[in-house]
Amino acid sequence: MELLEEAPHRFRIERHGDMRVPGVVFASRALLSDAQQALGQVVNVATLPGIVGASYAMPDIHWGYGFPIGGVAATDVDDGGVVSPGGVGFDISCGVRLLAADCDRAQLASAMDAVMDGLDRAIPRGAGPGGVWRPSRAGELERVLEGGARYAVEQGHGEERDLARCEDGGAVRDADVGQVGGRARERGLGQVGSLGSANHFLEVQQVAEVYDQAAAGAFGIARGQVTVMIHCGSRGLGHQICTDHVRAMDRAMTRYGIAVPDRQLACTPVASPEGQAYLGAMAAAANYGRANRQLLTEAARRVFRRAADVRLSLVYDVSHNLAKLETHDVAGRRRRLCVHRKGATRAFPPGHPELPEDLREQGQPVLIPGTMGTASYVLAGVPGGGAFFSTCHGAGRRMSRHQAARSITGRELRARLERDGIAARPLSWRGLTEEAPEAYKDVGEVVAASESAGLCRVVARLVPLGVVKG
DNA sequence: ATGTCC
Repeated sequence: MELLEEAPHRFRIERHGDMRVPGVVFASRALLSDAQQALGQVVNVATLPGIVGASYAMPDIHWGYGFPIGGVAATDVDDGGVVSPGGVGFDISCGVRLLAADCDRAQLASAMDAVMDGLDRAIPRGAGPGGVWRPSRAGELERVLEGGARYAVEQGHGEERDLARCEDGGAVRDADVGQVGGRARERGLGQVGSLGSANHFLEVQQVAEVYDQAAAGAFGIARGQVTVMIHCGSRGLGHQICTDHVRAMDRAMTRYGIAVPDRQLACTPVASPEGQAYLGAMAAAANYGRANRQLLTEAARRVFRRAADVRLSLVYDVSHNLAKLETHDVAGRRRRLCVHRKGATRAFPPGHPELPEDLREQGQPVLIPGTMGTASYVLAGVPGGGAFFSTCHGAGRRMSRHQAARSITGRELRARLERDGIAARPLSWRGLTEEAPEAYKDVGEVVAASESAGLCRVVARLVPLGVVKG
């Protein structure tokens, strides 16, 4: 793949073959050293009907289902633009929530063991069923799918202020529960308020460094402060919705005269019945993911209050796997776009009307979950925002799960974490080793490349004190 | 990511 470096940390893949737009990859040569297959996917995405601007990739690009993870693609809704489930991914609405504690590390020290043991008991995790909240009354799951974090708060699981700090106020309006199949509902019913497995986690952290005082102040975090980060998604429900709608679109595609270079790019026009069905189901999964993070927040709050008399307030909650209908300027014209972000985080700039007033001056908080035992980051949106106001979402894997599990035993890894002052509460040893820090790229490099490329600015670095995993 | 293959 020929990459033209047109600006610092910005490479261009010129149009060729069936590409409708060029590819634009924000990265360094080092970050792309192992990304040949993923770059091929950037080219494939560039062939989708209605795509505008470019097929974009963030610095943490790696190979995914159809679209690369770290991919951003916007299609013109009024010009035959398509929506593709592969452009969102299987874990619909996977995202991150950051909570700020009213204490610093020293103040928490004596209660840390009790906090970690409490979280160990209170946070359902791992593959399969189990959640803090089992919808019982008829129609309650449907209310979760329609109301997201807002419904959870209405039921007493959180405070009104939480919603102001959630993307979309905690719920998207266009959920269509009728498009969520029976199997998806069945899987979702038993997993409301659960972390899941693999790279999902709940971490107790401290703010190690603040790079932008004004933004950190507006976000409500300061150096030394304890934070809690929750990284999870829509569990089996989102997975099943993706599976169901990929199949439906794969069957319908030819009726719209659409041919794609890879079946995993199955798509239909946004305006088609299949496109609308997927977007309605996807929105329901988005709400499920937000309710999930809201309920886990309440579980963590109970533990911190009882074990340490500490309060947790919400900094922000944002997804990195979602397609959204947004209006953007394209070549001087306002256009309605379907923006797919898969392993890419929305990053609205300062002044954006959709941001709550107290965040508007600094731009949207962007939350980057790091690798276990290393660091996570808080970023902020910037003017310009190269790829429809999007930036990176995390480190990206360097080693396969199998390779990682072979490189170190669970007990060795836990001992190493504890030597570094990080308490670990894994559900399984295997799950822990698959997430060994050496299995991931350096999240600091990803974040630095994103900032240099003009996608965001770095606000703060967070380091782990304790990790709860599936 | 995922009841890690209907």
